[in-house]
Amino acid sequence: MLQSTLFYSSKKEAPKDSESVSHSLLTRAGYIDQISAGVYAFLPLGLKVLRKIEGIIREEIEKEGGQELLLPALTPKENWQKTGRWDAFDALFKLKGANGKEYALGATHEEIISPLAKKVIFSYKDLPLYLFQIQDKFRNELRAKSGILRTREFLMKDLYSFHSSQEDLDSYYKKQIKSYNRIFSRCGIKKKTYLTLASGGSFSKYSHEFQMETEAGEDTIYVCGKCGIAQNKEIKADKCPECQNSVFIEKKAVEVGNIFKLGDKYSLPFDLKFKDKDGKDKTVLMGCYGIGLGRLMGASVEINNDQKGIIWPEELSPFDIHLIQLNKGSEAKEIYSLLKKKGLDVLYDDRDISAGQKLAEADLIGISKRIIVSEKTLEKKSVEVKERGRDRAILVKIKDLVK
RNA sequence: CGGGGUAUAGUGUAACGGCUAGCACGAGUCCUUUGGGAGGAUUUAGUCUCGGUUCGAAUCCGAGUACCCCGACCA
Repeated sequence: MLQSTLFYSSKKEAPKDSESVSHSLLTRAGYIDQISAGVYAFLPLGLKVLRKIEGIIREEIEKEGGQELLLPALTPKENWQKTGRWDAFDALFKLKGANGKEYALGATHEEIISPLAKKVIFSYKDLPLYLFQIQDKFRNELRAKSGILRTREFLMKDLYSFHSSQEDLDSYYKKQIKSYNRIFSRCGIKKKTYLTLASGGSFSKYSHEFQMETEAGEDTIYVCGKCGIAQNKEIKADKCPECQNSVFIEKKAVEVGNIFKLGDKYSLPFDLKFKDKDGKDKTVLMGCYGIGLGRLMGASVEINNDQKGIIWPEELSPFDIHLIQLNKGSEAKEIYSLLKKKGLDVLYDDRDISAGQKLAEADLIGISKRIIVSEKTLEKKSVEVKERGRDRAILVKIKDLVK
């Protein structure tokens, strides 16, 4: 990609109203643009990062047997009435279609996936089953805030699991905790993310949230000083439910993922049953597992940055390499072609502007690896290679670079 | 949804009720520059909307709209 044609414009100034670091940096570097309160456009750079996150999540979920599908955003009122959530779910966006038919924009998809699963699940042989999608969700939050950390429309991975027994649900649930840890590790936030006990487990006592420590977060968690498991303030148990320790560290955090054991909460209203080995009808048990992708992206920026800009973890970097030309010749262009032939995704700064501006923008954008071509490096038939997160740069011979 | 605040050019900002609404960045053209947001010349572009007060409104008043913050809410 030639940077001269990339759809973006970097800003020296942060948007007036930006409070969080991620909002400021992502806007300044041209990843996102606010359309209205809690509604954001993802520009080419931002979309590339979102796609990277999507790829990581898809890979980890499929590793544990998840099958991807795509459910509609437009969901009929009747389904929500069956669970009582047409009225109980305050944040539902409701709208009328032809002939006065009413819909909700999908805020979550238990009401859609459960009756769908009923069309396929008949026997214990059809279980377990793991279905997921990565799709836009709509929630009419009374108050959106902190850039892409809390929005009204957001890309979400929602996974639903279907089981024939409690043991099977428990075992898959544990596997998902590990999957989530791998996902957050690859997205560069594992070191600050805590497994957190939270309310809302309709079937089990607690649900689990994955809370990433940041001042930009809106949740308060108490991290157990002994076992490291956290609990959401909303629980406020005196003793750690895991290890009975009573010393906690209070932290502000943002919820980057959550998992629930739904049990029969949604299978009952939709009559989701299966025939067991002995031929008797039993209720399917469900779990659900969510991750907000945009929020995850914002969270990663929230902790992966410095004074100059974003420092993407390698797997989220919008491009593999930021190639920066500081000389007049055609060498950089040739190197660009060679890197592309090698299969690398390269952002090539071919613009005729000052070196300082190019370097400053490169730091702001935060691509994980930077290669500079200049008279200085060419004298040694080399280029300069530098990781965004490190101070040290090394000279690499051009012939070694492309072999 | 309760409370508070803000609205001036693409962005960030300045202007006592009174002169042609100023500055920086950006963008366009030309020249010079090119390893840390370059210099000169020149051009471009603005008072959220509607109404009111006033000789005169960016400024005061009212309504609307939008955005931000605090709280509540958040399967």
